[in-house]
Amino acid sequence: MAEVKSNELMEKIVSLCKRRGFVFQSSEPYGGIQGFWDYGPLGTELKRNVKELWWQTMTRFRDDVVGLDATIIMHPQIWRASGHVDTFSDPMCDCRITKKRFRADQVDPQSGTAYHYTGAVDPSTGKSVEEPFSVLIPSNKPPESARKVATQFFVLRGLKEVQLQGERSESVADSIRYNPDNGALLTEPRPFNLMLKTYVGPVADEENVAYLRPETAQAIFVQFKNVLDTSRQTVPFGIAQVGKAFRNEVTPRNFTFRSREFEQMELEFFIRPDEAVEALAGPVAEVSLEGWKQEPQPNWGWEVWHKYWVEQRLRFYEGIGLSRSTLEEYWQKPDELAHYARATVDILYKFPFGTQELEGIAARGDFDLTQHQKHSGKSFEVFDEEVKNAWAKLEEPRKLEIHQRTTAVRLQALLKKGVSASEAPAQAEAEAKAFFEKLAKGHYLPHVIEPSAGADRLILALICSAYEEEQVTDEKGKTETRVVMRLHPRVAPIKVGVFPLLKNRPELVAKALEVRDLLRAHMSVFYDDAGAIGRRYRRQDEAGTPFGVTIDFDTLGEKPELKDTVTLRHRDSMKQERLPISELLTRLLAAIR
RNA sequence: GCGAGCGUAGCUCAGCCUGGUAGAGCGUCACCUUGCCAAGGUGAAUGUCGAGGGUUCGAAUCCCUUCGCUCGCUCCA
Repeated sequence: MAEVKSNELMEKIVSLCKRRGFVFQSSEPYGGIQGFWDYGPLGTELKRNVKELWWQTMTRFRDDVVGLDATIIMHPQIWRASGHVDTFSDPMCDCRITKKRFRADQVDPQSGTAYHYTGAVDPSTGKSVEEPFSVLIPSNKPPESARKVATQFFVLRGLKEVQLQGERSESVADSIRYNPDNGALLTEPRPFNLMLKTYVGPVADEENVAYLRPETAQAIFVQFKNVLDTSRQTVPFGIAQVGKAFRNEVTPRNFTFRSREFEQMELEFFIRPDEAVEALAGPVAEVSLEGWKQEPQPNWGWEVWHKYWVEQRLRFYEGIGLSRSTLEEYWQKPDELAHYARATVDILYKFPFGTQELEGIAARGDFDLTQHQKHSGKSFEVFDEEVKNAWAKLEEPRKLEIHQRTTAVRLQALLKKGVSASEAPAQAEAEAKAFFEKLAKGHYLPHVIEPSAGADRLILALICSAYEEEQVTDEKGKTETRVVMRLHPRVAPIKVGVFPLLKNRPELVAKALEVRDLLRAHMSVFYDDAGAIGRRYRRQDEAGTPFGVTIDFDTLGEKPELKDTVTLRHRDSMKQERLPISELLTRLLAAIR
């Protein structure tokens, strides 16, 4: 029941998006193209506002974050270094009978007796199927059970009666080629690469393969040194980027939620490794003290920084109209973490089709810079004079203590990675030694906290959250449904509608146009003189316009004391107030900031 | 990629079973009207019935293929 309702709600939202010009299907006259969406006039304004607010919040209002705008196509080696070429393609295979899909490398290994068939014929019609098929059954089971499964298979191939051909059996151990549920032979594994490929240069051969970026983050890592060298920033600092990314999703679904072309808003915030923080400021701050809700402090290690960014991001969402009650924080469990992450928090929104991810805030350690250093052969280390000096001043026992703790952590990591217990201690010690030799000179690879948000997902969340059907009763006692988009004034595509009360009175129209021109320079304004005033208000309700300004006869001076005043109508409450035109701009600007 | 369902005007949908050549409501546009919350009047536009092919004298309707949407499987940095 709840599901039906949420589907209906989603359909209404999709329908409104099209009707009012928020979102269109891409390439519509050609039948559309799966996983691609266009923004119409209102959607475009909404998206611009959201990206602009993100940019302001993340960069302009801070001293410690700068911007980058990198290309979508980059050197293909980058995607080897980042791990996308390998981990972004999963071999898949299907059960030939039930069509169930498996990750080819994650099928439970099966042992038993395999029965192979070369095909089957239908004795009643003489029809034959030449396709070979195999079934694996436990060795203690009779061949009949294998034949039963094989019969199913050939029935699906169009035979009514099945006479199996060329049966032969062999024993098989630990095979991942058979469906654990029914023993049926799986299809050959097929690779699924989730990166979109293209060719650079006129010749489309393997030498010239390039990829459309599946995330904007890697460009930031790759340009990290250039930004550091030119921006007069020092660690800790961040690089922000907004831009398109592309993923060849298996199943684009849920309207714009999972698209193949989408826009990301990403920050890579580079911090000192905990050892450097400790040398500089003493023991790293504890997360539990809630200091991360304040301004950044020198004694913050990666965990506090991580919490800090989670909090910052939640505040951002609240600031544009997504209340905390519609959001969820999900701390990924250790076994769910991606290969690069130390900790990841997902910020989820309760969409009508389910609670889904809006943003992931990952603590990536120094994984990415290490990878690019390795693959490019160039150094990504920073020189940090403060750390060098601080380390030099540290007492020997403290140095030793920090060193030992780091060695222990590295040892655990190595063991977890599968390095043998005999080799791991020496390797951990060697790694720690190399690290501290560099640290003593002020050299290290920064660690990274990555808040990575999906712009299109956020737009969708804002639209879903804003959509409301309200029962309104007029003075005559008639009840009707008002559809209103309660978009936060900050993000609303149109900030104010300007209406002459009547359009057949030239004086009203002239005055209204004057008001429009006054406001236009400062915000997006929509002028409308068509139909009854109530209809114009309601039309703007569906567009999410927070304010309406109406010019009437009092504006013109019918009642002298009201001359040059207008009606300001509020979308959410439908309340009206009277105020002088001279105060209008100040009032509206305050409300939309 | 597989399975199921769906695709008719801008939107919501009827017509399809039982082929005869397309409709409703809302919306849109113009003019009039309208003295503050969508339903007044007059007039107008709009559909290759998702696309292609087949059967037929004739296809929105029956058959095949294809594309898109929804759900499930699967996947999801």
